[in-house]
Amino acid sequence: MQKYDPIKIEEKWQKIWEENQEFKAKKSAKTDKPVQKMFLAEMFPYPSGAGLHVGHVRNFSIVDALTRFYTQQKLDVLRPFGYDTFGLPAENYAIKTGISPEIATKQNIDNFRKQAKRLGFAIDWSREINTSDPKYYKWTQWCFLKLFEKGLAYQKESYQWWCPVDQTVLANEQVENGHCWRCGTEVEKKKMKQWFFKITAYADELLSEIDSLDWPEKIKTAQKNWIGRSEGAEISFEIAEAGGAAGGTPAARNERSGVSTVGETAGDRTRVLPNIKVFTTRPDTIFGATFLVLAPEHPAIVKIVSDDAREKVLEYCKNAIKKSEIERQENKEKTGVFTGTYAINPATGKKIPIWVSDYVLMGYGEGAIMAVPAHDERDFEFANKFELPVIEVIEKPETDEDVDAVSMSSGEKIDGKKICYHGEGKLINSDRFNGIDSSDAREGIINWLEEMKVGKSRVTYKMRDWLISRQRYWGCPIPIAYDKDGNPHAIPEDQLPVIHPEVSDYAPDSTGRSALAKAKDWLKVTIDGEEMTRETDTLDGYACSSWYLWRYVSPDCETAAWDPEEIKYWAPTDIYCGGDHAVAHLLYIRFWCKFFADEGYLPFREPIKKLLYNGYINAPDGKKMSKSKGNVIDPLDVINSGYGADTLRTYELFIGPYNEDAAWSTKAIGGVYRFLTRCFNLTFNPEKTVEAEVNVVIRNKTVKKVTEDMHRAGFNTAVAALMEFVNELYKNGASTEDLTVLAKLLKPFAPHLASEMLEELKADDEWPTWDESALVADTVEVVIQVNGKLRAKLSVAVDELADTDKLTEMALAEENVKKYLNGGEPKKVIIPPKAKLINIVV
RNA sequence: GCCCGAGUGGCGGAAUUGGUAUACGCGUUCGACUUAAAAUCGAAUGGUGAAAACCAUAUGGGUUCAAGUCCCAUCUCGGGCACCA
Repeated sequence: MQKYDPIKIEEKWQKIWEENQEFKAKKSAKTDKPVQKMFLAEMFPYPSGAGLHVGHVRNFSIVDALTRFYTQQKLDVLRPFGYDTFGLPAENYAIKTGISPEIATKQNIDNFRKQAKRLGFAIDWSREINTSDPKYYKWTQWCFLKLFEKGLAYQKESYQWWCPVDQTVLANEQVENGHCWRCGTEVEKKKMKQWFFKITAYADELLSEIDSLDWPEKIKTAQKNWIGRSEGAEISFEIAEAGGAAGGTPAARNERSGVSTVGETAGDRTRVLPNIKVFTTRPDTIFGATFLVLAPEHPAIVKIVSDDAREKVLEYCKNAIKKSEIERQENKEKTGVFTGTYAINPATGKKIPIWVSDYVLMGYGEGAIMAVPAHDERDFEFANKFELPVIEVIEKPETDEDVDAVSMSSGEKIDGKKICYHGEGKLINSDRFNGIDSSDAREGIINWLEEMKVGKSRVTYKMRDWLISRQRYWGCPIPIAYDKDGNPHAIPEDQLPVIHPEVSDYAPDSTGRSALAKAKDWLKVTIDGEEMTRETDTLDGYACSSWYLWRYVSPDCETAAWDPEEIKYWAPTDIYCGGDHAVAHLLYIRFWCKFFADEGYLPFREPIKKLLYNGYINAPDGKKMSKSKGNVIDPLDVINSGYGADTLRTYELFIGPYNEDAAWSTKAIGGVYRFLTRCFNLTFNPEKTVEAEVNVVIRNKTVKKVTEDMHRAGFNTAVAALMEFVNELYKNGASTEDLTVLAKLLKPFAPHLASEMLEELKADDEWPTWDESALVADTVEVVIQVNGKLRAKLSVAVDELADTDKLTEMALAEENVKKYLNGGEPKKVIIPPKAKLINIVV
């Protein structure tokens, strides 16, 4: 009696795989049949000091199961591995300990590699990449320069999210509910000159191609929401009057009495004033626009504000800009201030006041809106508070009264009519457009505004350009230098990579610049004979991961970021698996793909064909695992406790559907260990052997089930099918053929044990096929229903299945059926094809 | 507020095309082996009921010979976006 010893078996096979370089990607030389390639990858990990956690194991095990499945099917498989190593944890550690991030990173990588090998993953270890290796980031810098050459990497001074603890600027995607995604500190706004990638140039294509992707629906929706496309119009409002003449507080107070006082003739204009452009999705409501609102950051404010109002307005703007996003959101009450200046509504020719309020955002549209309080709840609220006029221009259809009564903001009424209706309806108070349905009027009104040269149709996006500057040391240095006038110049390609200088203190300097600024010699650089100063910002880590999938095809290439021949063969990535970065990373990598496709470097426009988005593994109590809660399960502990890697991997795939969160169960993993022990015993301690024919049905059924499950990533049900097969073999006894099939099907999940079994059985690991005709037994069970309820079961020979008359006769002869028929005739007998079921209607 | 996703035994979950609801695993109970325990093996296990049967897939309706699955409404939970004009 041999005992299943996973630790010993796993050690043996890991050594063999290492020596044979078993998983090295090979391009097949076969010419007789078209060989399919398969490029699989997980989202590469950030190698933390804590080592692999069970979440990594789940993620890697999914990719590993598929890697082995396709390898066993003799496809050309590429499954590389890498490390995403730039980032704050390593830098903070360096600041605290003085140990350089390179050294700490190297130690962490060594540990991760060792642990990944202990799990027996089928990784091509000759293709390991590390984003903080100069051989890698040389090409990250090259990518930056390509974008810079085309004007898609540019500098802009603007208000940016700033984390006061991490001392760095953050991208929109890295601000979660007004807090830093890393340290949780409340973020601030700071005006700085920053580098951006112009991702908005691809907004349309990023949006329109989403539907064609084989990605989970929730990721696609998240990306669509993020891009946030809105169709509407840009409308230009002329300034009616400069402050002094008719502005001031008393005039503003007069305005509150309503429509009657607006529409005075404009006073003398003493200055040339800019027009105010607004964006609206509802140009059909323009006749109801009774005031304009500018964002506090709007550059025109200082030019148009009246002298009387100037002090108050600038004070308001200053405070609003300083306020954090949280403070702005917490204060739900609308605030604002009148500029003392008026604009002309181009549709009505009437004078309307211009206000400033922080409910208008500078980053979207034009940073200015035309307020239509009758049909927009926010404008309505604002108008109520400051007693501004409300003009209804859309008549709510009476037919959908009930629906809209509910969606009304407050049920308040003016003149007995409900106000602030934001749906569609017939236009009123809209001059020549009266009577037209609002949805039909949009185009006509835009055309009319266009004829008057005051408006045009326009599309806007919520998505902003991608802020990539980071004031940190441990990132990819931006390959830029400034001349004495402060103009940016690309570091010439032959001077790449721009490598980190050695410093002794990794903390940012007092001005908020990264520690790179402390390396005085390094800062000096000569380009074309001119003395310049290097950029001290580094790139957002997401830049490094926006092209790594392509580096995998030729990780050692010294002449290009990726070898054109290799990329043509292997890319795009066929299956990509991860459980994070739904928007940021997966949007950025698509953006770079489209850019490099446009530049002729990539022969495809979407980088990832199929995306698998796996769920988290939570602690047994259902809560997130975290060091502070002390509920972390360490995968290496699980392995070393005697279960081994095969049990751990199989368990994590069996725990539930791969794309849903799951809670760790210390008990349930024992069931998987029992299952593997039974597989071992069937092979090494057989009690009886039987002919291959005995289990022919279940064997073929299992091959079919597992194969189909692998194609749809149904790992949990595939393991369940294998368990059923093993249970059956325990009952019936197993043939060599049964065991060979079992071992082959088991290999994607428990590769060490499966290899051990196949060696014993003297078999290769080629994926088995099933015989469809063998799936059908001689007799099948037919279910008899009366009025849809199960009343009896019949055993019917397969060749009699098609004989509906005979089946009906047999069914009606059943005692229990007779009981329900009560001597009468059935109204109807239904025998659906293929269903093995008869339904008798009485 | 808007947009996704999901609600099935004591628990994790299965049911892929409308056709036997609860596969597989955990747990529990009983039995075998053992001086005993563990391990292992076998059996049972949605609820009520002696049985026949009835009731069960968040709730209420509907379509259908037949609904976990399709349609309408409601509730709850999870996720994304959120003063985006």
